[in-house]
Amino acid sequence: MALLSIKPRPCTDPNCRGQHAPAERVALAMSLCDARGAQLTKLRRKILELLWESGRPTGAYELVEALKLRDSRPVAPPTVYRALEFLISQGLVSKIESRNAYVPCAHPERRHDCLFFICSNCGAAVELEDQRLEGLISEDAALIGFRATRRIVEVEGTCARCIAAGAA
Amino acid sequence: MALLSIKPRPCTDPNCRGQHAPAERVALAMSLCDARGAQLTKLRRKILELLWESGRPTGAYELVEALKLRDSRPVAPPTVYRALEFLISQGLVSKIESRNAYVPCAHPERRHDCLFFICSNCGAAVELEDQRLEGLISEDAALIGFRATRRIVEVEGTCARCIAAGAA
DNA sequence: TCAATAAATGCAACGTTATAACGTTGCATA
DNA sequence: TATGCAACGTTATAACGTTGCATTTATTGA
Repeated sequence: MALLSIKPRPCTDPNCRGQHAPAERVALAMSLCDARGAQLTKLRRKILELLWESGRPTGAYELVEALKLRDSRPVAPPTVYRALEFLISQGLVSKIESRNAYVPCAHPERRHDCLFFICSNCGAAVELEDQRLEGLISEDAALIGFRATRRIVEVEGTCARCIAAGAA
Repeated sequence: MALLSIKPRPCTDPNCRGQHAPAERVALAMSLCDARGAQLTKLRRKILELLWESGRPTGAYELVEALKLRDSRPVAPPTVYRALEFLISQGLVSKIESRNAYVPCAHPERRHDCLFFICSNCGAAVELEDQRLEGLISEDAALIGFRATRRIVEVEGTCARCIAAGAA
């Protein structure tokens, strides 16, 4: 496939934000899935692309709409949800639970928990990675004998950009 | 009111779990609201009681059902959502975002973030408090110039009880 | 005490998010 | 050709949440 000709260049900065083009992200995803024997089909890839292009947490029904526009052929909700489920299972996408929305993951090549900062003003979400946080949560889990499978950390507030622009 | 005769005894253990009776919890809530000039009305109190009695994260529509049983008079969803909004604003209840469900807060007298451990097997949720976690998140927020207003930390997994009982 | 005001609740309709249940396509392979 | 299987399509519906307006209940203030 043509897109595979773009060399995926894994980024070593755990908190690099926004400096990779959508095409590069998708190429990395394809290469990862290829290596894993997972099928990043046309539909799944298109949804991943839409998420990268959107630039902010995007709802499943927004994706349904976007797909209707991009192609003429309409795609029903279950199809989108199934694709999202696949993308999440591959670590390519995360769900922002407090928004019922989905974002592409910056570093699918590394298994890690995401720490999201979501701006109430502009809706943008920034993804960080913090091992210390994961460690602390594990510690607390151990305290009560809890075996954790997923850690959700979402911070609501106002982003630097909106603060600078004078938003409350 | 009769319930106010129960002396609210603020608990100093930040992570005391389950050792206070619902009636005591509700009495504390009433005393707090009273001090704040907030109105813990009959409906709001009943919903708080139901949450304490439930013992696990409870959906808004479950509350609608429970109220229908308790009284004969049906209560519609908007009423329940408004009551929940009030209870949350008073720090008496938290929403578990990953479950679309609501839990009563153990320590409404202290302003703090909740750290929830939610068992995928039995549905129970345990609330902890960890200042270190809050500090770490603030630190990360500062790193990107983000002003946080709400911190959501939810951990999914298997609770000690279910592990002991042989659940996956 | 009683109108004026504010706060809370009732209610109908609607919007949004997610999944169940079932059917179809297309490819691999035996 | 049959069989298996993963992905996708289609319809309906469950589950969660909100808007807007009417009505009731508390609170305030002459």
